[in-house]
Amino acid sequence: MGEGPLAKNKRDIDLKVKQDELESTASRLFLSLGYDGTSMNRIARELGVAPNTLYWYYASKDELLVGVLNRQMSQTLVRLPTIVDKPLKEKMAWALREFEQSRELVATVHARLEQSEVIREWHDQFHRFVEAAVIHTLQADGVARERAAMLATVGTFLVEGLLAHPHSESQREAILQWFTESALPA
Amino acid sequence: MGEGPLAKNKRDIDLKVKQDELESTASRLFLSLGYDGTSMNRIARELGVAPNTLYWYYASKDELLVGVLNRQMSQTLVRLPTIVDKPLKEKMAWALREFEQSRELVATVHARLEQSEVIREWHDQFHRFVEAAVIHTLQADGVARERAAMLATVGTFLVEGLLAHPHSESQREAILQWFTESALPA
DNA sequence: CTTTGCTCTTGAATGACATACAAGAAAACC
DNA sequence: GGTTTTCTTGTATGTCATTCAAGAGCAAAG
Repeated sequence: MGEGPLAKNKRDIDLKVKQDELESTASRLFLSLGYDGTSMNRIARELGVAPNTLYWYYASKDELLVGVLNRQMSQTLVRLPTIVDKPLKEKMAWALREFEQSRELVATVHARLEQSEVIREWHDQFHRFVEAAVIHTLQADGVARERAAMLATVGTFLVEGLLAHPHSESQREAILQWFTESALPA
Repeated sequence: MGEGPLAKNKRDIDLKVKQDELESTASRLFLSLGYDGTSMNRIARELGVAPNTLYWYYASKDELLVGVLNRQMSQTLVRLPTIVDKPLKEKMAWALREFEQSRELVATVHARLEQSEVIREWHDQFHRFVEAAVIHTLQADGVARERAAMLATVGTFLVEGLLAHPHSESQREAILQWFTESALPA
């Protein structure tokens, strides 16, 4: 009973390793050249494989993007514990710093929502996750659930807005300051 | 001195008429099929012309999009006077209703910011215009300039967030209510 | 009336792109 | 060692935005 499953596991591991390699390269290119600016051809060339090889691992470029997004998010999750007990304002500033490198991908995800089922699923799941986390935080600060849900949405929109639009450090500071003190009056 | 300029005017008028026809068709298709979902070929077919004819009027698909955006905006500007003296909350609700049809184009604009110079210029100009208008409104309500600028940015981000993400009527109501009463304490 | 020049349209091509298909190489399994 | 399964590739397809050079229509100039 050992061999069959064991061998299968080994294969699965190799698969994950290879996928990780692909996603690492794709991630680097997506972040530097943008999603549209990065062709499957280019990714394959960078990896030293034929372009259609990628399609054995991912059904489409969008699915590859989802892989890259999950990769980014899991890296962010590793750093999450460092700020769990900081105040709301610092949490938001941290989130902004985290996603700033992926700024372009955030816009890409929103633009592809209507055209790609997989992207839409990932996006919805991501938002559910983030909102749940923020709501939890706010409730811990004594905010009622209904209100916490609304404020979580607002906070998310503000972070997305700041990511999408260039702004000065003082602008960011002013917005976060105003939001957090309006949301959590002392 | 009459003939030369007169003839030239006539031509210019024809040009505008033709552009308006193009933009009307392009607008309809962009709104129903999305920017990426609408090929230049498709637009041309709908108009009964050869695809490359469009390139006599616009240097690129992005410039055609800019034409469509300006068209939409000028239609919105016509309706602007109907709400100038309404309270902030109603103004925001009106803006949401105005841009709701163009929801998909808003996402497209943001996604193409990095790739298209013309789109970026249009986007920046649009934001400058909107923010100036909102700041003016807030100042009229007695908000200090610095603070009005910050609130205008926040308001813009909220509208964009609501446009980009599906939500219920009560969610929208709650967010606008909270924002306006936090921004303008009675 | 004819020639010249301008505005507009088109046929045909180009190169990039995401992706499909079927055949082959390599490795795992029996 | 032969068979099946996993992975890779060569080759092709269809779509797309865009280009280019050649033309048609028409106004102005001679």
